[in-house]
Amino acid sequence: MVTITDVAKAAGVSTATVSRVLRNKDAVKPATRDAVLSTIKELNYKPNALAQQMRTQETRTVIVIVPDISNTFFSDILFGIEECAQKYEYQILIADMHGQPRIESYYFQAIQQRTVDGIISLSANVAKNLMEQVAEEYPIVVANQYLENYHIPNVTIDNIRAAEAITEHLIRLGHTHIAHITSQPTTLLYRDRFNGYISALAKHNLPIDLELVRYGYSSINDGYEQMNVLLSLNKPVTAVFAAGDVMAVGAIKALKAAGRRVPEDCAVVGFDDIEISKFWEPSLTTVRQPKKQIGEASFRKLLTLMQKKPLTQMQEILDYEIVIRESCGYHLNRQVPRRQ
Amino acid sequence: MVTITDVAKAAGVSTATVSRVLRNKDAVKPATRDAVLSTIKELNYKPNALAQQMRTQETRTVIVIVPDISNTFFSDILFGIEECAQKYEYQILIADMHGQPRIESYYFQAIQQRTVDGIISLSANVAKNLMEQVAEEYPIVVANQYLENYHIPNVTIDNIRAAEAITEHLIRLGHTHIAHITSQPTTLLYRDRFNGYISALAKHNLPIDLELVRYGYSSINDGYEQMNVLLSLNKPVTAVFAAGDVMAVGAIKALKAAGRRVPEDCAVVGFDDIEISKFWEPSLTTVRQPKKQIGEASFRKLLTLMQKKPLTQMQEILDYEIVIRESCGYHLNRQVPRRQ
DNA sequence: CTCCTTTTTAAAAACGATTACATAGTTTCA
DNA sequence: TGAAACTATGTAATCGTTTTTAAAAAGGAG
Repeated sequence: MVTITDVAKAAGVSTATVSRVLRNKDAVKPATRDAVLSTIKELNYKPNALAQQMRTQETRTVIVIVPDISNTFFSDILFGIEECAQKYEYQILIADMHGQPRIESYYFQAIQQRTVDGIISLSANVAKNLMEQVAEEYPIVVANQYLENYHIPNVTIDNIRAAEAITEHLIRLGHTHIAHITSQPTTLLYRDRFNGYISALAKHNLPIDLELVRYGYSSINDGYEQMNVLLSLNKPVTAVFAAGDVMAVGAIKALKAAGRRVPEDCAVVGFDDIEISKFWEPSLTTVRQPKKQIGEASFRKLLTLMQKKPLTQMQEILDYEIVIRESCGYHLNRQVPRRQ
Repeated sequence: MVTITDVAKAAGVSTATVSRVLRNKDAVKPATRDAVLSTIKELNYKPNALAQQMRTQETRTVIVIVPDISNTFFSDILFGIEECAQKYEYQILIADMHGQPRIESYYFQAIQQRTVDGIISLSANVAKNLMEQVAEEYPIVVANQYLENYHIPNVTIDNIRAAEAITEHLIRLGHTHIAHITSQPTTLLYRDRFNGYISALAKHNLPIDLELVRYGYSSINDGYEQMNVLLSLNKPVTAVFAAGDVMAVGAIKALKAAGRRVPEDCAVVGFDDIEISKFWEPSLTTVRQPKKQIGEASFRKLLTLMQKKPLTQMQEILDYEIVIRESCGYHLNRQVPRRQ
């Protein structure tokens, strides 16, 4: 391992000078600079990043905690984060939770050990007091999710409104018995979508049947299973609002497996607009989240935090868009529900 | 920031003692240990990981370079790696290449700066000399991919055989005009699959038409587009072997869009067996790679490298499995190609 | 008690960089 | 010409740990 001292000796200068040409900051005579640079190349010297980071107290690294990287929804957000980070010469590292909340806690500890400069969490399942305590001292931004009553900067869309809007879309198409397949209600995100769903039903004086609300874990398979549960209820459901495209895809699969046509016999709508949604058959009507912008905005927020500048707004709400494709059956122009 | 010195002072011992209780190694009198532990808790002291890593010259972190995390094939491999790493108390970090080879190079530099203990690369597109030079000095394992003539440990399946096998499966079903949609031939992996495809054709004395071999970039969209190119050739193709499930999915979509039935008018088979393949319609006949095992095996290999133990075998070849589902039309029992 | 081992602990030297401060050498300008 | 102001470099302290070395304390045997 060749160190800065080796370079200094070989070049006949002090380590301070080598450091100066490395950092490219203070003045160094061109002749010495060249000499140093050539010995660096000659010895194939690579500065020890650990030592640098320890001395400067800065890692220029942020970690992004992702609930499940196999969901392309998250990788699209990541893309936005990465692109933005690159611009400001930050490195991003991805930590995959793989559904285990304790992994999130683990990385929250990590920042206290100074191994990264900031955290962007796309989850919010860490113990409240840990989150609170850490966020007080270190730069943290929560994206896509948020925490009730906690003063942690976050960027999301208005999930309540969006869920309400897409439910109303189904209502406008003539549906009166709309089921809801969602994920764990412990996450605010899903509670919001649930609330939007309920509020749309209420607004249009439709009956609310909580048996039609099914809870899974946002995987294709859970969408599939919960749809089967719905079918087994033998209720006159003509439309399903899934709180995520992944679950919507599973639900469609289950409907087809049961011999129901989508959207003719039962319409399905999702949430997120992930890549697969437009390729699926039928293509999925859904709420498009501005994934890349969510990523960018959250990195920007984190950056101001890391630079210790004042944050103008804690909460950033971005726009969503209802994307109408085949699965809602908008082209069927139904006025009356198919099944009673 | 509370440091070890603060703890030492508060507890009335030297930093050495604090370090000893931290590391839980050398003998410390129970009374002092307790005293130290309680002040640690009291001051909420977290050891600075950077300083530890610098002093011990060990980060217990390995980085995994992933070509594209939005492909679930890679996240399944990652899962295997993560699980294994956890067992040995290593932390894994994910670096997403997002298709840009320069990112791989970047992380190859990283290891030279001592910021991780090892690298597992699921890509192999870095400049040969860089790879060679780095691998000589640092622990590196290549998984899923490999490099010609380079002595870098790797774990894969036998891509040539697997491609040959699935092509033969199509041939046995009566197909004589089989197209191949693949990814960039600069990666050995795809050259292997191509070679397997060719060798199967040759073995059965089928004509080889290089116009039926189309190159994309392993995205759904590229599969879609290349399938359209194939269709526009107006050749009597009755089956397509896509060198990846993602492209196969795109190809099926294109066929359906063109009004062709799959598998009745054109069979499609893929490679990898990703999650979506069994949910797709028709479900995909494909080559199952032992994704989790690939992950585990590559971490194990890296571990022996990191522990500077001798490596028994450079190359580890795992078993694949042909998974027969709907998209190959095995149930059609065709003897003669549908179209002439 | 004394002497000899064995445990515990402290002091100080690393790890590999950066940077505040000091100093020597050069210019600038009255 | 000499003081002032820069410029370029070196010295040494520092970041927060671990670990080697050495010394002090404790325990045991005679």
